[in-house]
Amino acid sequence: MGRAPCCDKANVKRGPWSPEEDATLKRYVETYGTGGNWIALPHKAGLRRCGKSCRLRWLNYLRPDIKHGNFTEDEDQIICTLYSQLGSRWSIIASHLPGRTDNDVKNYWNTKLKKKLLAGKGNLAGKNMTNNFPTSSNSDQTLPDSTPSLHSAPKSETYDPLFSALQTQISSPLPILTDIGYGITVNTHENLSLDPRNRHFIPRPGLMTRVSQFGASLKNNSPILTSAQEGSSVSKSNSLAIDNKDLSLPGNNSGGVSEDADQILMDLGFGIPYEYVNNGLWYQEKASNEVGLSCYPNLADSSNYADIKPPQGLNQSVILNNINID
DNA sequence: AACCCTGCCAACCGCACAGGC
DNA sequence: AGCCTGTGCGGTTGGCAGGGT
Repeated sequence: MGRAPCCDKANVKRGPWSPEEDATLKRYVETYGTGGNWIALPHKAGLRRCGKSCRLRWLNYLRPDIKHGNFTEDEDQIICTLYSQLGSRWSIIASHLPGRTDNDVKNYWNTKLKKKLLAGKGNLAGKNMTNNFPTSSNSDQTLPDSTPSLHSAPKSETYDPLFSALQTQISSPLPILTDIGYGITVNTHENLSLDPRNRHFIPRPGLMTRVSQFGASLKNNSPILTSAQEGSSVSKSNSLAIDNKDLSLPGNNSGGVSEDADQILMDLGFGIPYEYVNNGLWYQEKASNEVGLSCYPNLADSSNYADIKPPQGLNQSVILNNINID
């Protein structure tokens, strides 16, 4: 038995909001506030709408600080950068874009940015990205803070901020590190600080547990760690290493947050575009044994997640961006 | 002109969390 | 401790608009 609906669907209006409804809601909220209770608000305001619908309408459209209109290139790049690090955490991404809502960002990504990025994939190959991987060691490089640093790639006729953002993720020894393939590590601190205590591992949905368990893991400061430990030890040649002695499987009470940054799981967060996976460094194997694009689900086949396995012959050795996993 | 296709975006749905009781 | 309710979030859907045939 599911939970009771939040409202009586038979007696509430659905669908697009009329200007009159907008005016009523706006007037009420500006006069009385939400009262901390959206469910009761429509009744008080004289609206035949579900409270959730009112809340959504206010947050996404009526709020005075909402920014409508086209996204700028800077915003594009922020979205790409954060998406590459966080995945579809739209509310967090939107929080870095003043005046934009999570719905806006999500729609924009799904309808425009994703395609733009995909269209640029050919360019990615042409730019020989793998040769752009840095060779210098720099494990102290910092994350962008609350306003993600817009990497100052020189503008040129061919400059593409989306490409640049993606390239940054690939080529920089970012503290958002290398995915062993089972989840993502996110920085839970509002300003994406480097403090390892603010980084938590999120298992990939469908593989181990739902992402929403992430919240619970924050509360007890005990991130859910998964079979990423199959990666065993990692030799640290460029950025971070993982030490599986502190890893645990869900249900294993011995799990906990290591205070040592080198013991935090690593992740590129967004996975890697197919070119990088399939260029001899990595490949993926779907459950159906098809090689696929699942490491970048939103750019490929969003319905598939896959384990990442080292290519046969590499003997458990995965080399990515100067990170060796033995 | 009519139909079809595609893109876009507002709105909805369902789930999980948070907090009160 | 467990239940209940409100809230927040991400995924999905429905409908409109515009372009193409």
